[in-house]
Amino acid sequence: MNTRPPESEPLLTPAEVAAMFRVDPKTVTRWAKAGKLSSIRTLGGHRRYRESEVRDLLTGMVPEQRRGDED
Amino acid sequence: MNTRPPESEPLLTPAEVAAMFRVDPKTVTRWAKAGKLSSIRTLGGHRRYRESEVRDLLTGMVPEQRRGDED
DNA sequence: ACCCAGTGGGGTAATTTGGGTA
DNA sequence: GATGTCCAAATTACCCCACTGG
Repeated sequence: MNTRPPESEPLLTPAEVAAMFRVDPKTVTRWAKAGKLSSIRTLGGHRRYRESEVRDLLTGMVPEQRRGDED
Repeated sequence: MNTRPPESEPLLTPAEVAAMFRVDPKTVTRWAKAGKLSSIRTLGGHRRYRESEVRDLLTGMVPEQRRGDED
C-alpha cells in the first residue's frame, strides 16, 4: 500500500476546540473571525483548527502579556 | 523536444485526503462528485486524488473558492 | 480462491455556518 | 466587548451492504 503518508498537521473540529476551552462552538468561530485563532477551511466552508496552536493557547503560551504575580 | 518521461504525480487515497482535511472519507467523495476536487478513477471505480491539488486546497491558494475573507 | 481493510452508493442523524438578538 | 442562544440552510458524520485493492 502507500508507504508514504503525506505529512499534515493534526486538525481539530470546532466542537473539539470548544470542549477544550469550555465555551460554545460559536465562540470559537468568533475567535477565528477576529484573527485570534488561525483556521483552515474545508471545501464546504467548515473550519478546522490546528491542534498545536490550540494546545499552545491552552497552555498559556500566548505571545501576549503574561500576568505577573502581585506582592 | 521533450526528453522527459511522463512523471506520475503522487496520488492520494480518499482516506489520506480525509485525514489531511480532518473530514470523513465520504466527504472527500462528495467534493469529487461536486467537482470541487478532481479525481482519477482506478479501473475498479475507486477514486484517487492529486497530492499537489490537495495541498493547494489546504493552503487556500486556489483560484476557485470565493467566500468571505480569511480569518 | 481466500482474506480484509478501504471504497462506493444510499440514506439518515449530527454538526457547522451565518445572521440577528439577548 | 465578549458569550450564549434561537433559527434556517448547508455541510458533514455515521449507518447499512456489495465490491475493489493488494
